[in-house]
Order: sequence, then structure tokens, then C-alpha cells
Amino acid sequence: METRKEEIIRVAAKLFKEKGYSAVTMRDLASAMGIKAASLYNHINSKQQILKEIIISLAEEFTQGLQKIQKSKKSNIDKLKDIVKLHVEISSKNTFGMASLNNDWMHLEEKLGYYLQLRADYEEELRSIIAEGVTKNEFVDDNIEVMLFSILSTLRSLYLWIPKKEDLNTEELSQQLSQVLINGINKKID
Amino acid sequence: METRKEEIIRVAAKLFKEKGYSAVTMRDLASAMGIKAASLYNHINSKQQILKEIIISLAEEFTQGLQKIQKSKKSNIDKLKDIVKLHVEISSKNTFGMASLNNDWMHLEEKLGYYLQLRADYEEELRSIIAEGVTKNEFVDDNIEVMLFSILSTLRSLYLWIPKKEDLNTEELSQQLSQVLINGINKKID
DNA sequence: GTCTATATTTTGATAGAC
DNA sequence: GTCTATCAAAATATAGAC
Repeated sequence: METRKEEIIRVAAKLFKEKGYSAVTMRDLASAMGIKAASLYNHINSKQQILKEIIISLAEEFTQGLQKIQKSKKSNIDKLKDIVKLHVEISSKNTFGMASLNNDWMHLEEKLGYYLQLRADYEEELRSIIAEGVTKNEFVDDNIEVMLFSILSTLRSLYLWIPKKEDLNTEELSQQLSQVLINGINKKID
Repeated sequence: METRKEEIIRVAAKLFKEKGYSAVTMRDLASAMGIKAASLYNHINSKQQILKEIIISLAEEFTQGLQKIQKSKKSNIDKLKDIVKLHVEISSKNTFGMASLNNDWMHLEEKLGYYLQLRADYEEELRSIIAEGVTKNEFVDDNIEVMLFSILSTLRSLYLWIPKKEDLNTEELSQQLSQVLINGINKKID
């Protein structure tokens, strides 16, 4: 059962995706909830708290997911496939919250440093997977930063694209996405 | 020589990238210019006008660039390489403005419809290049939407990543990026 | 071209009745 | 748990002096 606070956070995330944190007023949010702005404060302490809960819970979900993948001792190529799946699953569960995670993190106050640390750590872990994959001849010896950037940009933009797919099969999308990211789009000559 | 209006737009774009259009006040902008907020209005009509000029000029630059590429009658794979180069060049020239183009377009008032049309047309052109590339056996017969999404996400995120590269060689970056997008990261067996 | 002063609206948030 | 009423601060923008 969804609490009133959870409902507020869910509705807020939807509005934040449409207009961004700063452009959404407490009156906008209240109106979307069918109540008055003052009533929101019976469930949450501040607008800032809403943003914090949306972003930090998602950031921690990604961190925990990656830690689990790292413990698996699979090949780097299989770890990468698991990371793609992690992003598809979290993004499809919460496309609205993903918008805040990607675009409104700079408006975090108290937890900004914590968020930036989680984000930097995540990026560094992914970088090390790619680098080790190159060393072990799983991946081609291209510019590691370019590979990292390309993959991460695609994964971080999933939230923009997933809602357009009506009948989402996360397993199938993960597989297709891994295929494109790992093997590119070039037609190999048989 | 840069006019005062151009300077305002340039400084505004930098602030918009840091905090987003809605969170940047005219006082913030004036302060960054070393003047008072009221003085800004001697050069620009409104905050909205600043956003409009940043976004529309960039959107039209992309549209014109793509039209030129389409007229070239190159192979689809070479058109795609030219598109990558187009994004690298425009994004590196104006990383600040690219942030508004990507994240603040929904705050456009008068020109929102025009922007959305340019954007949809651009996406459709790129889709047709990929689709024709698949038909002509230049590209692998994967899901076209997944290929389009992956490439476009990476290209649209360039503005976030280019500033971190200190000594940018646009030619080299374009080549490396095309390589990764087209051929993936997988190590082919010799 | 910039300033001070100010008009008008809107914002996040609180107090207290029901 | 929601409401009305309200506050204090901050927002965009204008008027007019220099």
C-alpha cells in the first residue's frame, strides 16, 4: 500500500521530469495531487526533501546493483551485459525519477557531496571493467574514455526513450542494447 | 567583436548549464556580468528571449548541417561519420548552449513548436539513414530504434563530456567516436 | 549603458481552525 | 489530513535619473 508521502514523491518525480525541479512549484505539485499546497507539509518537510529522496534512493540502487555484479567474477563482457540490464530494469521501473537523477542532482543541498561520490565511484568501477576487458583482450584496444562515455551516455538516457516503447520487454531490450553497444552497427563481411 | 547582447547570451548559457534555466535568476546573470539586473534590459527584452536565442540558433545549425550531409550522396556509413563530426564540432564550439538545447527546451514559450518540429525532423532523417544503411547491407540488421537511440544519446551527451578533455582535437575525437559507435567495443577474433 | 527605486507576482513555508 | 489566511523572501520587469 502506497503511503501519502510516497504518492507525493511519485507525483513530484513525474512533474520534475516534465519541467525540472526548479520550475515545479509546491502549488503545481499540490494541484496534481488534488489538494492545497499547505497540505503537502503534513507529509513532507520541504521541497528539497522530495528531491533528495528521489535521487538518493536511485543512486544507491545503482551502486548496490553494480556491487553485486562486481562480486560475480564473470568476464568483463558479461559484467557489461549485466550493467546494461541493471540500467534497463531500474530505468523502466522509474523513468520519472531517472530524470531527476540525471538533470536535477545539482539542486541537492545536504546530500550533494554524497551523491557526487556515489556517481564518481560508479563511473570509476565501470571504467575499470572496460580497462580490464581491454587488457584481457575481450574488448578492442580503442580509447577507453570514448568507450566509457558512449556506453554511459546511452545507459543514462534510457529514461527518455523507454516510455515511448509501449510493450516493454526488459530482457529483450537489454539484449538488443548490449548487442549494439558491444558489437556496434557495422555489417561484418561473412 | 562581441556585442554586449552576445556577451549576455554567452554568460547566460554558462549559468544555464550549471543550474538550468529556471534556477538562474536575472540577478545571478547580472552579477556574473558585473552589472545590476535592471541594466540587462537595455540589451535584451526578457529572460525568455535569451533562452530562445541560445536554443533556436543551435537547433537550426544542426538542421542545416544535416541537410548538407544529406545532399552529399555519400554512403550511409559515411553520412553517419559526418553526422558524428557535426555533433562534435557544434558541441565543442558551444558546450554551454548545448546544455540548454538538451535540458531546457521545454521552457521555450513562443518557439516551442518550431523547436519540436526541427528536433523531430532531425531524428527522422537520422532514422532513415540508419534504415537505408540496413537495407543496403552497410549496417547489421538489428533493431533500428535501438541503434538510433544509442547513437543519438551518445551524440546528444557530448556537451557533458567534451569540457573534460583539455586538448580537444575534434577530428581525432570524431574518428574515435565513429569507430566505437559503428564497430562497437568487441574484440573481433583474427 | 548603468544605476536606484519600485511595481507586481510568485515562491516556499507556517499558524491555526476544522 | 486538509483547509484558509498569511508571511517573508525572491522573482521578472519597468520608470526615470545620471
